[in-house]
Amino acid sequence: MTHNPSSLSRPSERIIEAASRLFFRQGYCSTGINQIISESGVAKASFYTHFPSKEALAMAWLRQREERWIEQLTERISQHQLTEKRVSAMYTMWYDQIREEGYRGCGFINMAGEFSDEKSPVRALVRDHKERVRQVVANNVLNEYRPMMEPEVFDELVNTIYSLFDGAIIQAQNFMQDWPIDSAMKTSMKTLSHYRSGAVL
Amino acid sequence: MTHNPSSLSRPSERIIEAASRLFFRQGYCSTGINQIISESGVAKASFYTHFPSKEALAMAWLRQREERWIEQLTERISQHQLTEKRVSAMYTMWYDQIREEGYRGCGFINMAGEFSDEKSPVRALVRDHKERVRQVVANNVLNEYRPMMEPEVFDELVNTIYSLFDGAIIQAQNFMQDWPIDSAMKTSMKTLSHYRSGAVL
DNA sequence: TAGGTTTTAGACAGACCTGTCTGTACGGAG
DNA sequence: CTCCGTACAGACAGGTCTGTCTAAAACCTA
Repeated sequence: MTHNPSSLSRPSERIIEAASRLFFRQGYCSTGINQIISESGVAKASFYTHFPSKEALAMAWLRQREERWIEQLTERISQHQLTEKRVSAMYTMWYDQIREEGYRGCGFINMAGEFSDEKSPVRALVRDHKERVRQVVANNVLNEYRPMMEPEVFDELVNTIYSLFDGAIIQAQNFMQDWPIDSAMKTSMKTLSHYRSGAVL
Repeated sequence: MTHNPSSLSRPSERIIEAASRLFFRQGYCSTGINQIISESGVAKASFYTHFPSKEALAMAWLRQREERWIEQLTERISQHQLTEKRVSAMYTMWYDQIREEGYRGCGFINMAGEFSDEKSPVRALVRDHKERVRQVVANNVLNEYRPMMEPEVFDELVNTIYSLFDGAIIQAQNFMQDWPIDSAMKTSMKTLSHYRSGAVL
């Protein structure tokens, strides 16, 4: 072993690790293959034996991020029984992500923004991810509310809570401040109690 | 006059017109100078006499878009007296933009996503634009509510309505559907009546 | 130790990028 | 008509990009 800057043994892991950092921080277009192989300490030929193209690497990274992200979200949610606490746990995830990765917003949305063709597999993956988050809101967060209201009203509530949650991170990214997340959480709580009290529509 | 595909006389106008279309549809990185000059029917030398760089063109476009956008928003709002109608008018603007330009989301946010350096003038312009939208919400849309509540409560309401409005377009872009806008508008209305009834916090 | 697989470094091709430069054509003002 | 500012076409430079290729070195297993 001649050179191992990131202390990860397998090249493919080092590549994804570097791609994760660079794609997230700099964006897809602004990050070159040469920078990725340089920072992961991998030869260019090795890169192309593991990944057929730059876009394939992006897909691999997004798939890994999706898996870990959903896993972490559901894990955080499952630690609480009260619906309000579960909603709160979702927002804590945004806070923690900001503390960890800075105000870089949602890696999926940022990525989708660089692929203007809506038929691109990257766009499809991002859509699937967001749909899955919405499903988590419906099935893992608000499930307790489901029998309390008509299905269409429940769907409306799910869409609202999901939109508030997901819109918050983009605002925080733009302003580089926390207040959009605070604001979204407060509105989520109010919306929740509003629906619970039966004063819907 | 040898060639005038866009029927606009002055070259700088044709350039900005082409840039507007291409930057908005394809993104900044994916749009080359050569495509812009080709589609605007302008010589490369002419381009560089009017704009010192590609980024300067992007700035010029964003400034124009900002001006027209705020102008249109305030104009639409001013046509109504009731606060609820004014909020509704904001969302009508999103609907109309989607009908006109497709599900391409917010041109400012998309642009900001391609400039990872938060000190970039493009990022500053986008932040200023969003702050200005928030000011419009405070001064032109919700102004009637201001004397009804404490200043910090009013600010909270402004942030909520603004975040709902601005988050909706990103969701609509991702899903290529209208429902996030419907959802945000409904939540805005409920939030409004909630605050109005005095049942805040 | 032997053999086959993986990784290494880096040159290279071909395309594309921004921005500069040369030279020509046109059109209005004096 | 002459002059001058503006726009034209397009070659060109210098750099960057992705992806391919060569050939040697390292590694693992038998």
